[in-house]
Order: sequence, then structure tokens, then C-alpha cells
Amino acid sequence: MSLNFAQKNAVKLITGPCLILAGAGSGKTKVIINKIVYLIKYGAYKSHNIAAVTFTNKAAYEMRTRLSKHLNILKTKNINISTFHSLGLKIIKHEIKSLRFHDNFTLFDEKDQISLLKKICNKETKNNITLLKKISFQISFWKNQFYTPEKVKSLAKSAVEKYFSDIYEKYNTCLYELNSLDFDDLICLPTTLLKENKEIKNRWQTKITYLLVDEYQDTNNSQYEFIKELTNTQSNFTLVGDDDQSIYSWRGANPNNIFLLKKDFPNLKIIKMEHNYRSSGRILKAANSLISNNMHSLKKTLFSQLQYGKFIQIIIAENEEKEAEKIAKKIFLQCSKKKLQYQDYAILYRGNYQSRILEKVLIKENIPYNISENSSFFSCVEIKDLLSYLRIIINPNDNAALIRIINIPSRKIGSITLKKIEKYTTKQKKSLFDAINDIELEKIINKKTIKKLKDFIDLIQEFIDLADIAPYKILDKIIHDIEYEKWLYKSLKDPKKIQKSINNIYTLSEWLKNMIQGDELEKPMSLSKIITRMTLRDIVTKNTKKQSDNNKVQLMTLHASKGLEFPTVFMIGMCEGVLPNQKSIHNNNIEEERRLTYVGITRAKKQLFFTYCCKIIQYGKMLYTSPSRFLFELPQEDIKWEKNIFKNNFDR
DNA sequence: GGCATACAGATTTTT
DNA sequence: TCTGTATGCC
Repeated sequence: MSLNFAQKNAVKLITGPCLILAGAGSGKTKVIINKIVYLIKYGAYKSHNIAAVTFTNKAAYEMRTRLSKHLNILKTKNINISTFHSLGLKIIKHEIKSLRFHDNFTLFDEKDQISLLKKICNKETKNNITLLKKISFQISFWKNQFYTPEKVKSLAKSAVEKYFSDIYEKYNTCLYELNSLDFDDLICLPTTLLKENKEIKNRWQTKITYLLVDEYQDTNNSQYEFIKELTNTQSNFTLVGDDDQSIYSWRGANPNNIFLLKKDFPNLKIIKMEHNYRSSGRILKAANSLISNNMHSLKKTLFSQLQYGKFIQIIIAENEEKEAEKIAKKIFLQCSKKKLQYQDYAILYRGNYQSRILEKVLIKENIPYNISENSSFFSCVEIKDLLSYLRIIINPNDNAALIRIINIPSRKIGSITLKKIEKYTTKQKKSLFDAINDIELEKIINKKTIKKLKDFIDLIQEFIDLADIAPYKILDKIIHDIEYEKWLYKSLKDPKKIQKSINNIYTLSEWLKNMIQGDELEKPMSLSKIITRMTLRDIVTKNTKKQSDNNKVQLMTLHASKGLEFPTVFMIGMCEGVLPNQKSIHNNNIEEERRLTYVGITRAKKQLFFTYCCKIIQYGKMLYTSPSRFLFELPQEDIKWEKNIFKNNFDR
């Protein structure tokens, strides 16, 4: 594999802190892979002492797959390639004795968090989902700043702050009582542990002697601290990132972490990779021109040695339907000339809602398409229900799971009964599961209901007793015993929804079957491990799609397109209010929208289209729009606006 | 407890 | 406009 000068430098710098500023399409992954191989072959690093951290399971999986082509199986397996959260989890599991949690803890996802908050808050807050989300965001923010509830409480001035900090304290106490952790804990707990415990820190710094981090621009504060703690003494690390592709600040990512590094590690070496191997010169020029409107502390200019390429076109349509039709026609014409295949096209948009009209038109025009599915799988009711059953089995104290399924399928145990038990448990400091067996309850709940409750507990106990058999068998038994399919028919009614649910359940079951412990042949993974991995969305989506039925136009959000490339890209909805989004205009957060546009542009290899439509329908109301400001930030000499009249009208 | 109706809210979504 | 959720009635 041949590398250019910058890439070689990046690979060969194997001592001390190293930051690689890797522009879009500059061969970032290639460098990471080569570097790991180099570390082992020439750097005297042992494979088991190298850790590579990514943000997504997909990225981790891809990295491992690509590495396996350069290293033998054993070495590839030894390298710790994981997401931030999985690495955090690994440390927590390993150091569980130093933490106050039990080993069989449950992981709370966002929905679990919200339902826990609902329990804690007063009535008005409970019914205000916006406020609940605000509180959950605030708690997450505090955790990521390593502010303990005590600290936040002592600092709180206003009544609102006091109220929020109270909830934070209660929230954390509840999590502890339920033997549960949230996603933030997976990063923050190990970081605090490393900070405060020299022995543990020493253990992990000996274990991980070289650390690589991908998509560094997406780290938030606690992840940055986590990295620092892991690498403190030797500082042998490589962080790879591109500040221009930071598009997750709304999720807490702090692109400034790139510049903080220089301060925290004065001997930091920065290597810029500016040679783009993906896009035509013209596309790259457009990307550079656009992004130069953002503030930069480290300047970087991408260049390409590929052809200058075709003009960038701006398609103008009257409304969204015409916009979609024009795209469909273009794709159809080009494909029927056999120049390109459907799979060579991507249609990118700001929000998922924009795909609806596209889909409608593409179906009408008989153009095959593929919508990259978001991870909604895990938020489907049927999956959450069944996972809750599994969760209860490994951790009966998991009240959230119990509440979810105690009446699914219907057992005539309603909210009134639950409230009674909850009231009782808060006094007794017990979990719901434990409380149900108490004789005391018979004083406040009628006999019939007590019987139902006990039946439920017996049912769960029966499952718990099975814990040693293969997890997928447990799942199958649950589905069978509770007559879950029957329940689906009863509760969903819509046959399409029922079919989808049943398919999802099948997927889940199949997936459990395939979860095999890595180190020992054919040994199924423990249920507890599976549940954790499920919550971490650690689903290995192997690309088993057949090449033949993969020839489809790709539809996805700009966010989802990061890291991908396509010969031809359409960026739709290029109007003020959509891209940049109205809220970003309002909050003066244009730079991130510009980066999003930049990400979109740099996905294109050969041809780039923007589409703009004059009228859009938003929330059922028609809206006249003006073209996105970003269109005017492109080099106009490289662009063909579809109709000049529009250009003149909107030129500024 | 289940159903119908009212009503708010509506980007992006790595774990 | 559409969707998910809260509420109130049976």
C-alpha cells in the first residue's frame, strides 16, 4: 500500500502525542490501519497493548475487518478496537470492586432515563416532555463536566437550578439503587476512577501503551478527559480528526478539543493530510470555498490531483414534488444511458422528513432506492418489551424493565396497583420485584391483584432459573410463554405493523443465536453480556447484502453520510430555513450547518447537484423560501444555476 | 383497563 | 399535516 509524504509521517510517528488533521477523503482510515500495523511490526508495540477507539460500532467493526487483511487473526483479535463506551464498560467491569455497583448492572438508554426522571419529578414537570428532556440534557452535561450532585447543589443559585440539581441527586441515587448506569457513566466513572486511583491508573496505562482515536473532533469533554487519563504519563497516542467535519456539537461534542490538545500536550506533533483522493478539483474547490467562511485556528486546504471535472449544477424547482421529479428524471436518464448505475447516486438531506416526497416520487418512477435505516430497531416496542424481560432476568431490581412489562401482555395490573407498590417500596427501600413478595402488601392491595402479582413474579422466577441455557432459547421461551405474538395481534391491529414487529422479533432471535463468545468455540455469550451489548447498540451488521440487490439509489441524512462517498451526490432542500436550518439561524449556529454542507459536498467524487425549491410545505403550511446562503458561498464560476432569472433575483 | 379524543410539537441521533 | 402522547370517559 503506497502512502504519500504526510501519510508516511503520520504512520511513522509512534512516540509522543500525535494529532492527524485529516481532511475529507485524505485516506484517514488507511493511515490508521497502516499505523497499527507499523506499531506492531516496527514499533515494538504488542498487539494487546494497542487500543483503537471509535465512536460507532460500525467504525470499530470496519477497522477490525480492514486490519484483519494485514495482520494474522490472533494479532487482530488482541488489539482492543472498540467504541468509547465499550472501552469504558470494559474498565468498569474490570474494576467493579472499586465501584459501588454490582457486576450485573443494567444500562439505561435515553428512554429509560426519561421514564426514571418522570418518576422523580413533580407532576407539572412529569407531563412536560420538553422540560424532561432539558433536565436529562442538563444532567448529562453535569456528568460530562464531572460535577457531582453535591457540587451542583452547592453551586445552585436560582430556584430552577436548585430544582434541577435536586433531581440530579435523586436521579443518581435511583440509578444506584436500581444497580443501573447510564451512557454518560460509562465514560465518566472510569475516568474518575483513573483520576483518583493510582493503582488502577497504573494498571490501565500498562495495559494500553498506545492509543488511537478516530473522529477526534466528535469527542466531548469527558471523553477528552478519558483519553488524557489513559495516556497521561507516556502520551503515546494518535488522534485523528477533522474540525471541519464536526457535526455533532448538539450532542455535546466539543470541536475545540482539537485545540485544547496543543495546550495540554506542548510537544504535540500535528500532521496535516490535505491531499484528497476522492473528489474532482472543482468539487474540492467548492468545498474549500464554502468552509473558508468558518473560523479556523488551524488552516487546512484540500487539494486534488484528479480531473477538474464537471460543473456543479443547481437545480431549481417550483416545489418539493417537482424537485424530486427532476432528480428522478436525471438519475433515470443517466442510468438508462448505462453511464452509471443506481448505486452510484446518493440523495442527501438535512432531516429525515425530507425523504417522504422523494420516496413517493422514486416509487412512481420505478427507481430502486435504499433508505439508510437509523437505529430505530431498538426503540421498537416489541424489542424494548422483550429486552425488558431479559433485563429483569439478569437484574430483578431493574424497576424500569419491570414497570414496562408487568402488564405486557395485559395481566390486569394497572397503574393504581403499581403506584401502591411504588409508594411502599420508597418507604422500604426495596425494588419492586422484591416488594411484591412481602406480606405487608396484602394490607393495601386486594387479594385478586396480589395473586396476579405473584403469578407474574413466579413467571419471571421461572425464567431466572433458566439463566444457564442459551440466551436465544430463553427468549424463545419467553415469547412462547407469554404468548407475545397473540398480544401483538391484539394490541397493534394494523397487519402491516404486526408483520414488521414479528420480523423484528425474528431478527432479534436470530441475532441472539449468532452471539457466540469470541474466545471459546461455539460457546454462547452470557445473557448479561448480550443485554449490555444490545444497549450499546453493538449490533454487528455484516454487509451480507447481495451485490445484485444492492443497486439502489442511496437516500440518507447529511449526518448519516459522513465517512461515505458516491460518484454523484444530490443535496436537496438547499434553502434558508432547511439548510441552514431555521433553529440554527435563530441560535446563530451557522458554522455547524456550514460544516454539514461541507460534509455533503465532500461526499461527491465526480458530480455534484444542489437542488433548491421555491415553495416548501412545512407543518402543513406553504412557505416561500430563498436559496441557501451557502449556495452563494460557492465559487460561482464553477456553478451552473439552472435558470438565470432565479440567480438574478436572489443574487446579493 | 381500554378506547376515543384533544393537543402539542415537529433537526440531526455515534452509545 | 402528521404523529405520538396525555387525558377523560365508559
